[in-house]
Amino acid sequence: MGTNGHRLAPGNETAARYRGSRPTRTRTRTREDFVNRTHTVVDSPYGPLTLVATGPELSGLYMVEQRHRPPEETFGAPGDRDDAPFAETVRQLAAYFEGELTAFDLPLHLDGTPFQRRVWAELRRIPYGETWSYGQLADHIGQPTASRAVGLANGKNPVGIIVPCHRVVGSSGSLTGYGGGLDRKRRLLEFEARQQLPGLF
DNA sequence: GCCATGGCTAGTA
DNA sequence: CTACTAGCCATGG
Repeated sequence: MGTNGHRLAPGNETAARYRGSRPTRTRTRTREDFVNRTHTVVDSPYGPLTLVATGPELSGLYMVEQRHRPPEETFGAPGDRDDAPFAETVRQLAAYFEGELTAFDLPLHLDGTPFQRRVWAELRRIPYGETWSYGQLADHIGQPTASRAVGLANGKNPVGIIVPCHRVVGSSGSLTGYGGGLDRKRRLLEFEARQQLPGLF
């Protein structure tokens, strides 16, 4: 059983106690989350990927040497590859790397501040093979001047590749940054762009 | 609250 | 193209 799929309500009375102060987190990480956490590691064209689950939902995907990668001891016990969400995640990742899947459909469990969660939700709306600038993403979440903060939230994305933070670039098209390194970002974008092109060659 | 820190951006030189 | 400036903003210490 565990924590059924229900999300904690965002309601938070103390949020606006101070003018413009940080809106306290909506989803405190509970002890239950931690206990429910399991992980497994799969190979990929981008190196080993550590998949982390919280209950039956995917809560993390980290590459090796990724910035902001949480310490191993937070990944929980080794999980069964045949259990949810690993089986389906592995299946969809494989299809993605084959160029056959352009949109992931998986139950995600994203722990973060309200702002981060909005950014991550919006990331999932960037079409496969396209890129937005940090400013454009900021526009989409109704905070047109928060491009810089969007970049920060991007870097904290706990589920790489599946939540496509690699599709965000500088306003002039430059790659600017990526938690997994600019090389991986470049490869991901080139790969997606290539799949978009009709049978070139 | 204060301050530093970034996957930003537009402007100037 | 680079270099520097001035705003911008969520976070964490």
